[in-house]
Amino acid sequence: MNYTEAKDKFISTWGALGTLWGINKAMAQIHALLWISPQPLSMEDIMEELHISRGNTSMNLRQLMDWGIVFKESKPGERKEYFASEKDVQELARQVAKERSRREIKPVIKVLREVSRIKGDGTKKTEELIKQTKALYELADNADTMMNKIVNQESKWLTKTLMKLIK
Amino acid sequence: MNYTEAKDKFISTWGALGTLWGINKAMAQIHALLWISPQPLSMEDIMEELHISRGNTSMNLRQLMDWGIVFKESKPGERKEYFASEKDVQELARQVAKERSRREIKPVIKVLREVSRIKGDGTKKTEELIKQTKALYELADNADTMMNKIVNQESKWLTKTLMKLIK
DNA sequence: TTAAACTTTCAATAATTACTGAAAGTTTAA
DNA sequence: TTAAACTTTCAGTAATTATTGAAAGTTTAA
Repeated sequence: MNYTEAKDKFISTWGALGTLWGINKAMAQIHALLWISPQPLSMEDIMEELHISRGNTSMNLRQLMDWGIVFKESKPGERKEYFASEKDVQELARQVAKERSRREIKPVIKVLREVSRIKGDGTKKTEELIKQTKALYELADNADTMMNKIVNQESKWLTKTLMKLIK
Repeated sequence: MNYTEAKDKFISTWGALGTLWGINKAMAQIHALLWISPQPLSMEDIMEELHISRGNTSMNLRQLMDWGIVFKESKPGERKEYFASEKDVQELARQVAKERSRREIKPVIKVLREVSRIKGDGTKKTEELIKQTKALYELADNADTMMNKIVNQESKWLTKTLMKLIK
């Protein structure tokens, strides 16, 4: 496998994974391209490499910036803007986890808490609703907390938690 | 919030979360409905409750069964088939993690390994491709392994790993 | 066997989501 | 200022994905 084959394989695989996880293909592919690019790229560069339109490129770059994993850079003396990816894999993971938690998981946890706290009325179906949504609430809340802690590299927390587990 | 409101809120929230994570709405909603149902439901029951067609119901129930989180049940003396959800939240998480890992993560890890192992040719762009995909490979591989271990409740592994971390 | 009761399949269609390209907007050098 | 160089927006269109419903398939009781 030569450079071009490897690059294309990486970009298309990353795009496909994105699609499977609810991220649009162009957005994932732009991210992949910037992730492996040694230098920042202009909009033209991206459009040309991925064969996508100016509008599409602009919209998805904005989203990537909203996610905090792509940054605008200006080269001195040039009018054009360049775009660069966050390059540190830990920071990438941290940022993605943080945003998915904030936008998608936390709101669901809130609903699960509300729903699981309705008053029981003695019927079986209400009991079951409460029991099952409560279980989901506890799982989601724990997983969310743990993920955020791990990804925030709060090693003190991790160590403390582990100590408790072992004792 | 009464029972019906809570039920509807849970089902629609679960459906919306599914959509965000690349799972179709009907599939997520059928799962939600069975998750809180005290007894197995027939196809008719599901169609009626969620206002979806027979074909849609049948196809999505099959997918849920493929994921290993919904099961067919037959009541003695009845021709009709009934469907029930896995009810244990740990087992649900275990199963979903296992399937997403197998179907989606493992194949991507394989590609990342291949791509990150191409021969360097001394150019900057090839070095960057190798470095960045290798970093992603290591992150994904570690995360996948850890998730599977945690979710498989391999507490021995967890304890050992934690001991190492603390020392 | 057969026919009623039920489930699955799949071609057609609807709904959703993504993408384009040109017009409008913005920035900056002169 | 203004006009060139660039980016953003968004209405229209394309592509993808989900859904329907009826025909085909399956199962079982008699």
